[in-house]
Amino acid sequence: MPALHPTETFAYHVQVLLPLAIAKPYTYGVPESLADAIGVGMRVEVEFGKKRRYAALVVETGVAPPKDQPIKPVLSAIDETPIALPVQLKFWHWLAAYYACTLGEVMTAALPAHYKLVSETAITLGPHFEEDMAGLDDKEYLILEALTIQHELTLSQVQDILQQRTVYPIIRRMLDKKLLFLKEDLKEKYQPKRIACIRLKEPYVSQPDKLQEAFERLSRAGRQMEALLAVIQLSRQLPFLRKEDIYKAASVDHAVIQGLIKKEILEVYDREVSRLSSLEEQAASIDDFSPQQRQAYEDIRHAFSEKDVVLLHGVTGSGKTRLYMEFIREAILRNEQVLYLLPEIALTTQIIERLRRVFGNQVAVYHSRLNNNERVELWQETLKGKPLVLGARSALFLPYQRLKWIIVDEEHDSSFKQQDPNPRYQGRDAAIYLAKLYGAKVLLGTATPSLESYFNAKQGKYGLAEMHERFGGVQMPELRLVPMKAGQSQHFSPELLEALNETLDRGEQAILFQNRRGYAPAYRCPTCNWHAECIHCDVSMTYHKQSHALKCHYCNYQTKVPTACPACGNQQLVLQGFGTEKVEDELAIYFPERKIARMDYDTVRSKNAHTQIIQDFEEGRIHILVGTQMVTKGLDFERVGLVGVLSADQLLQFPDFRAAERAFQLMTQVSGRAGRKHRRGLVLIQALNPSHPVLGEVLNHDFSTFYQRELQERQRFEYPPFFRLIRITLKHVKPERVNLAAEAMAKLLAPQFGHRIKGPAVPPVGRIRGLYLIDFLLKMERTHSRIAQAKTAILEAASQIAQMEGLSGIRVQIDVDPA
DNA sequence: AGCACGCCGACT
DNA sequence: GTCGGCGTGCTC
Repeated sequence: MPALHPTETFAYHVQVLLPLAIAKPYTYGVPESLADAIGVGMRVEVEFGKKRRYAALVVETGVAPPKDQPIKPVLSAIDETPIALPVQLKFWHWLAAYYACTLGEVMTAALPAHYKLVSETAITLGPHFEEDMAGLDDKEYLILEALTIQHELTLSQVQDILQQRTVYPIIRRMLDKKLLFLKEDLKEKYQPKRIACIRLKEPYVSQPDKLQEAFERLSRAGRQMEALLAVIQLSRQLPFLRKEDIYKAASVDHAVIQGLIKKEILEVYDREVSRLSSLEEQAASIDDFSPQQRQAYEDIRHAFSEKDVVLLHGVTGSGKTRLYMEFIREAILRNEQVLYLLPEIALTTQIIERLRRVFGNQVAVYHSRLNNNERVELWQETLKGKPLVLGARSALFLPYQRLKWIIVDEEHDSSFKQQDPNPRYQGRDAAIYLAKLYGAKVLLGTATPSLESYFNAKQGKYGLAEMHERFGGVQMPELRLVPMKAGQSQHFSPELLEALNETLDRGEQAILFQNRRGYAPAYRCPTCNWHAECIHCDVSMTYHKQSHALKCHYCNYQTKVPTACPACGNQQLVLQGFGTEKVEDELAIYFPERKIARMDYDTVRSKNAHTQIIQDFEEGRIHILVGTQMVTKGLDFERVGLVGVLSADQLLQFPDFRAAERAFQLMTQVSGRAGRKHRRGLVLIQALNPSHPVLGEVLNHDFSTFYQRELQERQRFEYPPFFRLIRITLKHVKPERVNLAAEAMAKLLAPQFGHRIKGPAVPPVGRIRGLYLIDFLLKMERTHSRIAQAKTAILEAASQIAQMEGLSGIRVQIDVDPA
């Protein structure tokens, strides 16, 4: 008998997902010592490759080990209880299958970064470690001590310090106790906006009779007395008082309030979520619905008795949010969880405030700007049954216990579709599937339904409720088309300027919408036709005046602005077209005495800029707001008398089958910002080609004609909702290689798909970030089996191409239901 | 994703 | 002779 090395025997084997972009799950052996500590949905520490350690998620236990494979052991159990529920894992499987990506990619999108530990993960001291020094065990103490000397450690360094094999469980415990932070957390620390508010100081709150004494003390300070009176009075009406509220109400200034604070009658505090419960909206119930809302409410209820998904089509200002709140309120009373989905950008605004005022600390908000710690906290809270989660599409991944309702607000918004990394999922559609898993209902709400959703509703697949009038008898705005002449350099028509003047003179505000940021989208030489192009992408560089640079809007590459044409030396280079910066600039010439602000990607990049601009506009410190589509999303302003769409043509000319739909939606949405409470608003739409049918439909608020016409187009050209699309994009740094790969792909797919496959074709922007692109578009009849078959075929073709000589570096991107 | 391996060009 | 560039393949 030859001598053999002893091998470990395992109690059983588990399949785990690694936090990597790897196609398949891997099998590890569970040693006897860990047999009872491991279960599906928990993380385990494993070695993968030569040296690297990962926190891997167990997705299946008791699997058969692969033969002829040395199996590595699970090194430790990281979690004591599952961090992901079985229903979530089902959701992940569906996403991976439907959107043709790997489970690992889904997991990467789903789990907060905090849960994805790897050897190189760097840890630092948490903010509160000193306070907790007392209860530390030896190992914790060692780690913290090392960190006071070294500032940051990787997990493999921790391994050396503790001289033990497995450190992940300890690290996890310390992260939970906030003794440690992951290094990245500090980079992206999110400071929620806090506003200093004023309130009565104790004992005056609990013993109002003592106020008498306070007033006596103020007998010789008239202004302070007035201010105090205002505080008392206002605090009966408002949930919280900002300093400005008091300045205004009592016409006093800063010094007066300071005096009262010094006398310890008032105090300043940071406004907190939990204190925001307001009297007004909380008390509101179905009784104060308008007849239209009541009808819609009944329609929705009735529809839900038969359907799982209901589309609420209500014009802007019809009071959809109020309806949602009623459903949320009822759900919370029944102890059910509600997920309220919004496009990311709308999340930083007024809707949060509104829901918080009503539901107080029952609301949790899942932003893209939360840091990892906050994400984990929210994850835990959801697990514990947080009643209402407000979030963008990634909130679909939270571990709900009793999810019974999903509200998808602004259902039509294309940003529900994830564009770049896998999984490229449509948040609205994924919500509908997730709801199915939980036995939950989905309410889709919008003023401008997507063709798909409206089609589904008309077909009877979804329920439908409609509200055609604005709440409180407010009229729909008046829309007027302003024809523009081609070639005129003037961006503001005389009509628009006149309307602006009138609006501002009345003390109202205006919003101007131009869907292009920067100053000018092209910089060219009139003699030789040279124009500035990005070195990484096949696009023209946009001139930005603010930073005085040329920028690529695809890859962010920046260069200096050349003073002479690099091709012919001409020094008279010209800017072509106009973006929000130029609009802002020129407005300042016409309205020097007005305050003009710009809201686009460039001005809202810093943390609270977006909220700040909105607040300033709300409070009347801005008269004209110029912006990109950002100004169309989720904003409600009281005093907007005029909305101007500067260039409707630009929206309609997009080379995309959804261009008309998007144009209709954007213009209708931005129009909805005009004239809410006291008078009818005016919307001016400037267009070179005023005869475009979409413009007429927008003008007449005529969704149904738009819908019918657009539907016919979609049917004629085989687009959704009649056909389902899958886009395949091939990418490589070398154009020859993508071309070769495209030919190979065409050969593989053509026999199976015939006329259903369009391509290969170079997309409108043929190179992005240094990668050459080639597209295929698959148009499939909407049969499940055909679509599933198609995906398998594409994946198979992709893997064959990867095996071909020289083509292994080709990236194949599959986009199911592309936006 | 990382990392090792291997195969080719330009250097101490 | 070797260093190091990238293309390729593998990780239970």
